[in-house]
Amino acid sequence: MPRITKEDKARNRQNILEAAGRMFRAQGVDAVGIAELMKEAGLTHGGFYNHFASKNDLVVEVYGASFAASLGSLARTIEDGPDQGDSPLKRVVVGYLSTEHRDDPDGGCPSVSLATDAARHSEAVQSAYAEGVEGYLTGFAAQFLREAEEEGHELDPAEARRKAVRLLSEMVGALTIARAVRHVEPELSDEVLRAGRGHAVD
Amino acid sequence: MPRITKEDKARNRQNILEAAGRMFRAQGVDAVGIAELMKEAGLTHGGFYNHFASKNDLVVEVYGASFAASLGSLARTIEDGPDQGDSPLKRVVVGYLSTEHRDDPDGGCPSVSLATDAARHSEAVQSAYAEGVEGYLTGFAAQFLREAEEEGHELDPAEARRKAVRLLSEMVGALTIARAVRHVEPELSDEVLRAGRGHAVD
DNA sequence: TGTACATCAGTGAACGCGCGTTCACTGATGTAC
DNA sequence: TGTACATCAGTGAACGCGCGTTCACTGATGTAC
Repeated sequence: MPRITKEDKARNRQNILEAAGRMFRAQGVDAVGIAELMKEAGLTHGGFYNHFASKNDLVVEVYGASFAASLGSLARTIEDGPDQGDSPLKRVVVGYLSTEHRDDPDGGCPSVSLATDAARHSEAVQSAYAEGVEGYLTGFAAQFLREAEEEGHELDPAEARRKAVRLLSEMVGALTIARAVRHVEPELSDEVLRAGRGHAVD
Repeated sequence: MPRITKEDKARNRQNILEAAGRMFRAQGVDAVGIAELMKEAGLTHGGFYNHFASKNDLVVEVYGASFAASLGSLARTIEDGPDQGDSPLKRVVVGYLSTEHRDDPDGGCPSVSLATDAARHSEAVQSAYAEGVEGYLTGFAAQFLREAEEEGHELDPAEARRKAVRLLSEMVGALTIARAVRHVEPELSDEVLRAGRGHAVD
């Protein structure tokens, strides 16, 4: 049957990336094998090296893509708040710390599911992670300034940045804990999410 | 040379547990092999099964022990604040979000290093994790109430509990992010810790 | 446009490797008399 | 207390297994004329 069209090759590559994104977030980088991954992408495992030089290369690319997607969805949530009474940031936090997001790790924020993996993998992986974090912080801080201005408050940019860091920390921590205890202590898990959502009011 | 004294056997078992605690936190559960672990404990790898039925059994026991140790050190930090001006909780946060703690994952809090592992491992492992989290929350909430009383504030127990949850979330999130970006963005890593320490003032 | 040939994505078996676990063996300890 | 024997912690080779990676092979696509 081979060889394949250029377009087909590009589509196959894309399929591998998307399968990897989902599986890495759900099960962790180390728990996902090349064979399993390629099967999910509809290919046989030998062909992997026609697309990536190594598993580590794939991981780096997946981190970048995951954060890009996540930041994009963040930007959308902030922008298109039609006529709800809630502030955009409030909506971001409530969505992030929802039970739906907790229960769907393969669709979720890479900060949480990939953090421990990042700390233990190559520097290229960590750079992709750091870039994503920086993107979140920039977005949050800008939004804090915007909302302060709308309400007529004074807000020091350095203070907005600090608030952004603390908001992201609390979101990441709450989701991390909520996911870790979900199956054995569902009430504790819900409680952690609920308390975190309170930050939106702060 | 075998067989060995009962006391020697107990000491060997203890050595395995301690080596596992250090190595799991530093490298992650999956990255540590039985052979490597037993070597660290000064034994050959075949003997592992004289002490534990499986690697999973060891993991469960290590989680319990790690949290017990961590909670003990928390209690000590809260109690023996001799004559510093800082409140006990403030000292806990500052110590937790110090660069020393960030840079020494094998001596540190299991909430962070073991969270992702817990979410992906057996229910017994998750239970040990949940129990540890509950211990932290109880300790924090009690201390919030104590400090409020000392200062003559009114503090609803439910509100103290919420504050405890949010404090733990922020601590865990900040340390997670700080560790993930430490090697590639040291300044960002420091910034995250610094902002988190601000919580102590709140 | 049509033909001839090189390219290269996909296949699936095979590689070496390290994993968790099992096993036959050893010999000092613990126990029964 | 002394002797005889069963126990069992430690040893290190071996097990099957799945991993990341390599490889010879296939044959339709892409390219050169």
